[in-house]
Order: sequence, then C-alpha cells, then structure tokens
Amino acid sequence: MHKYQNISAPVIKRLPRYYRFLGELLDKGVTRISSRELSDKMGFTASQIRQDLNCFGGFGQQGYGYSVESLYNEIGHILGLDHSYKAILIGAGNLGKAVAVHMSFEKRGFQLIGIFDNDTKKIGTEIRGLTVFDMNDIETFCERNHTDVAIFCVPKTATSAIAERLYKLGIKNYWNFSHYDLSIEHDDIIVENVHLNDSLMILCYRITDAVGSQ
Amino acid sequence: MHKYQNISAPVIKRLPRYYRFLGELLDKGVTRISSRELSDKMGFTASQIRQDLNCFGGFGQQGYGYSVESLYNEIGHILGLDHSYKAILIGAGNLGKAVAVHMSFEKRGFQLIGIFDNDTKKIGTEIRGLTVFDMNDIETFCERNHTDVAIFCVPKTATSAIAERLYKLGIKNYWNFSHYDLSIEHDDIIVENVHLNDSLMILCYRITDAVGSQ
DNA sequence: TAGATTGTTAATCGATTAACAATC
DNA sequence: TAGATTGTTAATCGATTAACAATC
Repeated sequence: MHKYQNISAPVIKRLPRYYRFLGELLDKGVTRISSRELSDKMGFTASQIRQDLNCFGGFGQQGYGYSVESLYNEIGHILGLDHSYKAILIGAGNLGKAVAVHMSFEKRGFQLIGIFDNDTKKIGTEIRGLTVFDMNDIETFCERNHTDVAIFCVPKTATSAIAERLYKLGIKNYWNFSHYDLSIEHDDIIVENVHLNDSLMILCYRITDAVGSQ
Repeated sequence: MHKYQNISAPVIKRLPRYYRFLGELLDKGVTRISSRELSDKMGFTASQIRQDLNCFGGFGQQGYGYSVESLYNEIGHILGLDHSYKAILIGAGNLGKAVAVHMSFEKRGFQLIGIFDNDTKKIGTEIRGLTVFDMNDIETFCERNHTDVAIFCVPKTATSAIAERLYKLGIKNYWNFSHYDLSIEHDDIIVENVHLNDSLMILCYRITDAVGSQ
C-alpha cells in the first residue's frame, strides 16, 4: 500500500509532467522553485500546484518555495521509478525497434530483458544489445526469467492470441501499442494503451476546430 | 465555427473512443445500439453516454436506441476526419518509418505528402510509396506544396531548430513524438504530443500501486 | 522584523450520475 | 397498447480556484 492514500486520479496523471519539468530544472542547476514560477512554466495554476504537491507532504517551505531535488526524487518514488520491473518486447518491427532503442527504460522503472518476433529475418539480429528470440521460445524464456511486463508492438490481428499465451505464463501487465483493446478478456490485468489513432484524431479535431472558429 | 458549440473538453477526449467502438460495431454489421449496450462495451455509464451523444442531436430514438452508422458518421464529421490535411513527416528513423507505414492517415483526416531526413543513407529510399527527401529541400518543398501539419519523429535536440524553420514556412500544426516540448516558443500553434515517457511512467505507477495494495 | 510563499480551508465551478417524463 | 429507451432536468460528486492564516 502506498503511503500516500489520497492521490486522486487527476493528480496521478499530472505526476509525469511534474517529474519531467523538475528534472529539467535539476539539470539546469535550479535548487528551489515557488509554486508561482512552476505555474508559469507548466501551465497549471499555482493554487493547483500547491494543492497537488501538498499531499506528498513536507517539500515546501513557507516563504521559500520547494526543494527541486527532494520533490523530483519524491515524485519519482511515488511513480515507482526506483523499481526495475522486467519487461519483454513482442514485435521487432519498426515500432518495436524504435521503442527498444529510444526509451530509457532504466530511468522509468523498467529493464528490457528480451525481444521476440516470429519473422526469421529478424530472429538472431541484435537490438539494444539484445538478441531477437523466436516467438516460439517465449514459454521457455519466461519460465527461466521472471517477467513483469510485456510490450506489444505487433499488428492488431496478432495481439489477442499472444496476450492469451502471456497471460497463461502469468504476465499481467502490458504496455500496448497495438490497436487491439487488450483489456477485454481479463480483468485482473493492467494495460497502459498508447492509442496513436486517438491522438491523431484529436489533432484533426483541434485543427478543424481552430480553422472553423477564425 | 463548429455547429456544436457546447462540446466540453472531456467529451472531446472521449470522441475517438466512441468512434473506434462504433466503427467495430459497423464492421460487425450492427445497425442499432442502446446506451446500455454501449455502456457494457465501453465502460462509460449509460447515463454519460446519453448525455454525451445528446449534444450532437437527433441520433437516438426513444424506445429504440442509436443508429450506429449515423452516429459513426457524425462523430467522424465532428472530429473533422472528412478533411484531407496535408502532412509531412520529419525523421525517417525507426519511429518515423513505423508511423508512416502503420497509420491510416486517410481515415484520420490526413494525407502524407512528404518525408524528410538529413541522413544521406535514408535520403532517396522509399517509404509508403514516398521518396525520402533531403531536409535541406524542405523550404522549396513547402513553397510548392501546401502543408498543414508536420509530424516530428526526430531526437529531442533537433526539434527546436526544425520547428523554427517550419514555423517560418507557416506550418503551425504539429504531431510531436519528440520529447521536446514544442509549445514553448509560439502560442499560435497546435501541438498534439505523444509522450511515450509519460505513458511508461504511468504504467510503472499502476504496477507499483497494484503490487503495494495487495 | 518584514516579505514571501506555503498549507489548508472555503467557495466555486463543472462533470458525472440518477431519475423520470417524453415518446418511439 | 405496452415496453423500451432516449432526452433532459435535478442531485451529487469531485476537482479546481480563491483566499488567507500560518510560518519560514
């Protein structure tokens, strides 16, 4: 159980943003910041920032502001980034490769321990220092290596069957780039979806809306 | 100006989800559906669905339900998917390629008309039927071809300078996969960010939270 | 001490849910 | 007509903002 009982869903959604901005301040050598200054940078109201940050407790000092470093570390801790959850990547196509190469898993609480594909051209190649394994060997791999999370970078049609195999192996956390809605079959799993189509549609809406209201 | 004045931000965020689900129903040949059935499938309350759909007006029939096809078309229209905004892709690495190949731009209101990179190995190759052009030719290209949107699939460090060039060319809509926060420099632009890092952190939080609260 | 800024309560605002009359 | 389901109002709930006392 978290020691923070009362973090509401909206606050949780804002945490990564706080974490990113505080990280940048830290890189710049900024040691303290007021809710007012953060407000200017991040676009939340100062009042909301104080409200948000208060529930972690004790990082603000009246008349002074917040310690950037403590706050950064604390939010990282709340997010669980000091873990090292073991992740496997399913699908070594362009998207899978991009995810494997560009994401700083270690900084985000994960460690990439295996990459799988069923394309013989891809099996045996190296990505980020990992050899791409045959999808058929996944059962053996997972029995030998504790695995917390599966990252889905496979076509919509392949997703359901693979998810079922992984579920049987006890993997219940998923980062899902496929356009298939994973959460249908089981309700004891955690799925974080990356809906690129939704994002593109929202962009379309916003462009249309802006043009229209000129 | 949209003919729907009163669509609130939360409703807009839900529109792509409605659109996806209705699309699937349509594919299955379902012609009508009640708010109750939609509720079961989508996980919103029936009451909220009725509230949401009501503001588009006239697609429900009391005692009957909603016409899947009219609703699907109407939401698509509200989102602006019947446009064909001209988009260029900046960056033909793994991520750029994945985006170019896997996204159905036409179904989402866009048309991909150009791909640019500054890597000589990539320039001249073909992706999705488009030749990758030299980044240096982008000014010429945009003068000759009306361009509405730029898709950023470049490293964080390169983003700011490129954004400046494109802004000067009059491009003010961006789909941003880079980890750089585009919205800093100008406030007359539309930026839709795909924050993969945030998504991964939220997954980390949810796993940590679930493990902790057992 | 005086100035600044948080922590925290109260007020406002908005979104979701519940209920039911309208009506197909 | 009877049953079903929407449209719409009212009630509830929760999140954001405002205000100011506490305090560094």
